[in-house]
Amino acid sequence: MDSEIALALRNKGCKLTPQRKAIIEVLSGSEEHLTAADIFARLRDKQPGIGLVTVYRTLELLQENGLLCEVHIGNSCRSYLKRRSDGHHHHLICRGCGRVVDFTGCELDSLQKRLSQETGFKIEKHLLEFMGCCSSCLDGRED
Amino acid sequence: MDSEIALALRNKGCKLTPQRKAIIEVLSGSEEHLTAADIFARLRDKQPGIGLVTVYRTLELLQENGLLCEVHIGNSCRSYLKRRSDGHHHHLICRGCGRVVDFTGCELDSLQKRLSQETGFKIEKHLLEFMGCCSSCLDGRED
DNA sequence: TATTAATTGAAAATTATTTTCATTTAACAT
DNA sequence: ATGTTAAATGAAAATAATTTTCAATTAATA
Ligand SMILES: [Zn+2]
Ligand SMILES: [Zn+2]
Ligand SMILES: [Zn+2]
Ligand SMILES: [Zn+2]
Repeated sequence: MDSEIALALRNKGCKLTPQRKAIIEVLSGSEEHLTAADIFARLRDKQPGIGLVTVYRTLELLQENGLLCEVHIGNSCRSYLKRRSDGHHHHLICRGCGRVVDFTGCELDSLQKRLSQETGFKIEKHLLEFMGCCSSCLDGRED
Repeated sequence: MDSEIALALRNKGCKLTPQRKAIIEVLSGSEEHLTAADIFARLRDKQPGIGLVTVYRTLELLQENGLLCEVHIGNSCRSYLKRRSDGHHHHLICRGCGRVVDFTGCELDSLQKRLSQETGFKIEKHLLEFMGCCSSCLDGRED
């Protein structure tokens, strides 16, 4: 019952409230990625009366302490760019100025094949992005 | 002035309104990824009176026609998962049921080095995800 | 120039997230 | 066990992002 996460939190000096325990249980018992609202919904019986705010706050806390993974799916990340390359390509993004450089040659086919064999998934696409700081931003000129 | 995007839209039978032209110009003139709000802000002079709604609608239209690239940054994609692997790893995600499988061995170091040399970027991290359909979902049982 | 379906913008509605603040409580020290 | 206290909670309001509705406008075509 006292999961690794709960233990880690205790070590950080955080209180182990029943709300947090319930949220941790939901996360620990799921193979699926969950939004704050998803978790809230799954707490209806186990912890009725819990506030959605608490779910948000707990997720933030766990995230800060490296206890969660974040997945990026669908279209909730809404930043766009004119498509400049015709074929298959990916992006290298500057966290300073937002500049985006296209690149090709991700060569993920063999990895994709391996994963497909190992997991039985039918893999349809992949998302790959490199993030860093461009030379202008490194030089201190904010552009 | 009649960019490839404008041309593509015309071919699809869409009207080329001044609002759309202006949005296309902003996108074409930027190396940076832009949110709807970013674009709206940059239209203040070129196309005052334009509605933010129109920006949203135009982005959707362009996106549907494969004329845009989407970038995923920061924490705007809010789905979480208990961290189950200690070291560097990535995720394989089922679009049917949301199940997530961890995997290691992305082997992106050499690509990262190449990109760094070619662009002068200091690359700090990468985001890699494979998306597809797990075997249960393929079998039709929704889990 | 007239016609018409597509497009627009204002406003309201919806959804996601954060802030504020008074109340409660887990952890610790008696 | 009981008291103390800083941390945590929940309700409600605030903010932010996105979508829907609908009447008015307009680009494209005839
Ligand atoms: Zn930069
Ligand atoms: Zn690729
Ligand atoms: Zn599945
Ligand atoms: Zn990696």
